[in-house]
Amino acid sequence: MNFAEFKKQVDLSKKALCQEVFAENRERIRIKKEATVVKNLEKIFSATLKISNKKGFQAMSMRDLSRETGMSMGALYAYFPGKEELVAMLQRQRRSVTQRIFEERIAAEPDPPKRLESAVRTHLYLSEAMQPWFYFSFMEAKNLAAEEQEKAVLSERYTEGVFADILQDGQQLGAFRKIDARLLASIIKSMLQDWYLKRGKYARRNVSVDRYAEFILGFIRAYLEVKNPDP
Amino acid sequence: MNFAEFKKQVDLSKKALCQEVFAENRERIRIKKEATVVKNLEKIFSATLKISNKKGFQAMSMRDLSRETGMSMGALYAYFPGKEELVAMLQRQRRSVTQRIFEERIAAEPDPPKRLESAVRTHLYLSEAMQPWFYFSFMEAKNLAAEEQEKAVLSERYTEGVFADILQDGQQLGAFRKIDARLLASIIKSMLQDWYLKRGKYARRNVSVDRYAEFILGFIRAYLEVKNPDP
DNA sequence: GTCTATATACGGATAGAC
DNA sequence: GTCTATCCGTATATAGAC
Repeated sequence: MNFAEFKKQVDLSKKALCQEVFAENRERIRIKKEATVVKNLEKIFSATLKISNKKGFQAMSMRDLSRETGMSMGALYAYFPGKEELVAMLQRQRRSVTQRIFEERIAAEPDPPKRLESAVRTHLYLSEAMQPWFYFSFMEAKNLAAEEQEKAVLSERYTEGVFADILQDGQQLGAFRKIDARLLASIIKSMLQDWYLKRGKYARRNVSVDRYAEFILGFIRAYLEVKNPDP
Repeated sequence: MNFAEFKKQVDLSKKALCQEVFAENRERIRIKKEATVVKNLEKIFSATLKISNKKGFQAMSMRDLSRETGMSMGALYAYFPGKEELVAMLQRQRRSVTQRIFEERIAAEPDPPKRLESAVRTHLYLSEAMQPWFYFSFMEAKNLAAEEQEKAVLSERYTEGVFADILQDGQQLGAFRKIDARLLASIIKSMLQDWYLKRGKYARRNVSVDRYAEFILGFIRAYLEVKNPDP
């Protein structure tokens, strides 16, 4: 599996999930033609991410959004009841795509070292394919409504727990040496986050997502290596 | 060196910080009595960080700040010309303190492995002593005026450069094995950032800054270890 | 479905009394 | 030095034409 193949899979999921969003919000969205809604929602979501990531969601005015999408303010309000609900729709949709793909791919690997690699790569590839959203989620979480904040915390905790479990399993099987699984899981997470938080920097240095993956996997493995194996 | 010793050696008292700000901004601040300015600036800065870190600087209204400080809007505007300048004063002051301390302490260590440890610990201890400001700086940088953004980028690049230099020196002296110094420096930075970005999480788990320092130093050293030394 | 025009509220900033 | 009252721009959101 390389990143190019991975990306195709995600794009398919995005469109499918956009249709789900439409189905879920049929009452709140005034427009009734599915094709129109899906097309315009994608435009609205990506414009929201673009503007918010530049100057902050709170600072993004509906006029900014109107300019960026090429739609009037009146038209925009036909797709969502307000700014809060717009972001709620966006968050729900993206979160469910990422979570589903992440779960699917790590469940496929029973061996801890391989599961670790799969989890690291999948997380990096997901954040590469949807970098603006990952960045947005991290930077804006604390500024959103309480309900959204809770979901963000839960999602963070879940991901970290997945890594901690893999590390613990590997320890028990003797594949990894004895370490503080929880602390290492946190550190791994911070390295994964760095990829999407500092995306521009890595691009300028010509560091690809695959090279980054190799590097941090090497870093983690050096630490997990079973020292002084019985001769 | 541990955090307790660090705090004794370095005077990071808010009072001292505010005296410097007063000296630097004598013309812009309408109030002339130093004791009053220092007392109120302290209140204003800490309220700014508190509110901004909760809901974002942009979302913090002057009325919020008025409520939190117990001062009227009119009084607030006697201490700074506007919201932009308030944050500029705060940033300039904190940035110069942290940079100065960071430089002083790593310059004192000539040996790369020791300089590495000193740089890691100093950065962690600084961010522990001024966590609200470090958090604020990271989260708000992109939402501030262009000039402030540039300074934030330069400061980031500088810190990362310091780590890269230490790693390269250590390689040339044979103290570290051959690695990609720049990429490792980035990764180290991301682990340092995790400390102040996820401060609450670590506090809940009873992970102290000293334990965190030990952990990431062990992590980094495992990777840098010279493998298969000549027998 | 999409537009323009507008109601209404809230934000930053200032004037001038005390 | 600090307060209250207020100006004025801009924000969200809606009404109603096309």
